[in-house]
Amino acid sequence: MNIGAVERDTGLGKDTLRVWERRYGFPLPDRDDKGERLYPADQVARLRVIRRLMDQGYRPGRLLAASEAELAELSAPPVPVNATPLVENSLLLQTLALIRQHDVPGLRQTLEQAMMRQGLQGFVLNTIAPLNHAVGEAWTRGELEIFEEHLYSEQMQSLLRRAIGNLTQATGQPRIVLTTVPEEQHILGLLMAEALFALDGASCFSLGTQTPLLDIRMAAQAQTADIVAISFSAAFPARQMAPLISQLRTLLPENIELWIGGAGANRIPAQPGVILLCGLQDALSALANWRQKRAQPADGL
Amino acid sequence: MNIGAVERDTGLGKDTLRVWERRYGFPLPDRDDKGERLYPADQVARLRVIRRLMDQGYRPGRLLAASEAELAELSAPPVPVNATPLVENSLLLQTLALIRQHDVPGLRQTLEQAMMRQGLQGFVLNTIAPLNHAVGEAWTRGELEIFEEHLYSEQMQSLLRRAIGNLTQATGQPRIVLTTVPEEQHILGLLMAEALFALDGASCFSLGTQTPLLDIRMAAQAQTADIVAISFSAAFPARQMAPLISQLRTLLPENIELWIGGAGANRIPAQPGVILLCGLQDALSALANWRQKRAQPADGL
DNA sequence: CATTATTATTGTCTTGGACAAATATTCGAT
DNA sequence: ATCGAATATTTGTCCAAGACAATAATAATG
Repeated sequence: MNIGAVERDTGLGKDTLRVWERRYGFPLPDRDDKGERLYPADQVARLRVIRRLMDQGYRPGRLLAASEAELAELSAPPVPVNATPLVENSLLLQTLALIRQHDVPGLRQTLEQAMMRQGLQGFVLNTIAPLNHAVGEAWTRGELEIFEEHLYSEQMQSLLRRAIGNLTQATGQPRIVLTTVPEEQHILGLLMAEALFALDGASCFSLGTQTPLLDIRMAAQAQTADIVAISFSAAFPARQMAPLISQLRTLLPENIELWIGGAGANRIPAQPGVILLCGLQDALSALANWRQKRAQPADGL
Repeated sequence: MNIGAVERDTGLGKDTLRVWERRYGFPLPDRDDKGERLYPADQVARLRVIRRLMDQGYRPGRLLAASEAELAELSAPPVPVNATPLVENSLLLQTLALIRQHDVPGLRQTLEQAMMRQGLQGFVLNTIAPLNHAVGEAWTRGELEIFEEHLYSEQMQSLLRRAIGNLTQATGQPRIVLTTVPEEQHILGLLMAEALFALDGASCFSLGTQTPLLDIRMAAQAQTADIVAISFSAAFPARQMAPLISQLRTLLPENIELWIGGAGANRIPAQPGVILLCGLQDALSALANWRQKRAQPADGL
């Protein structure tokens, strides 16, 4: 596996891989006859573990110096016995079990029934959010593979899109353009927000994921949007978020609000002219807020 | 705009941008006080034009030496008057017009009606494929912005996912795992294939886009798949495809077939053990073929 | 104990060179 | 003149070692 393939597989940049080798002595790939790096499978596997733990908050220096055993220990920390808050939620456990068994039809049916029972809004607020969190957690603990996360994500995406499609297409206020920035490919947060906003009568225009910043501006202007809503997943690199957001804020006209949501939103420092939605409840109240402000324009700001 | 942002926005690698600067003198970015490259907006815009034309088949040496006027000429080649094959297809023109007007509800309704009229299979084979091609063409000519392509793609994706979801979940043979490789984010080709396969009674397990190769293998084994189907869009860098495919072929067990489809599939040299689907008709006949082969195992191979 | 200053960590950018795969072109033979 | 093989050019990716600034962790201070 050459360095480009490892970058694709682990999400770690080429520069990062080379500088780790220089500084920490790991990974230490073989070389082919032209002197280029060839990473053995076990080193790639270890890099994926390290990547997971970094997303959990561990620092590289610690992880790269750690022994095989230490990594395994960090991956599966001994769960404190007193904390068993999840047992009560049988749907959650059931879903995780279905994912692990790769039972796609069962997964689909279970989720569908849950949505029917709770209604779309309740499903989004009370089921999908904790479910996403649980799946992410399981992944960071190494209990789920990436492809299992993909299976889950695909089913949930299908379900949400079908539900959104079945809604009467709203034509009300406000008009919201939804998307993610380049390199952010997670769409579930976006779809959840779209479902909530659409249920509440707002006009939603989703661009899907990874729209260049210049195109976000063009789209907002073309749709005469009141709001641009951007979603960041928990996995998005924290150091890139702040500059990206302020650049986007500069690009957008002042009268268009910029809402930032998703699991990554709580790691962002507050910025003027940017509304952070830390949680889906915030999204609903922000929408109510916006309407109130429009109803009573004397309120100021 | 620094070099990382340009890489995101244009899809051109950092190394490529630097080597172009050295060899061709373009792009020639400003430098900040630490000596790092800062690309002005007009150079980024020109790079996006160049990227478009490269996807059309022009070579970098030509494009980077070209003047502003030449680029404009290549972008909008004088259409030969005799060739007007598209006029007959009013749905196509109507759809393009709706995209340009950013009329999302109209777009959605038009596509939905077309699908109802033709049925899912006819819609996929006779409408979506030429529509995708037309949208891609319009984009390469600079007539559509990226965000307009996103709008179209989102609507089509919703429509297809709803249609697939409404099918009775098939449990027949063969069992097919569908996905794309990392860095390939276009999903429409995958959904079209899934629709056709599912209509024909195959069991489909879609992983969505960008699954690491190791996870593709794990998924195929977990689902006891007969076939792994990978989609490449026209925009995928040609030089990466062949090594990626042969690496995947090595990873997969021999009894699992590897099918490669999508608009980019016709630029791939034939490889043993890999079945290239150049067009959606090929997909259907490959499926028929597979079944025939299983029915008459004496056929050999 | 809270807050500020210092030190360590870490990702990304820099240069200029090298090489091989892909593509174009030339040459020779039928 | 046309096809195929041999040669030349183009082009993306990789390498090395160094530098810097932003972040996080630690020490020093009120």
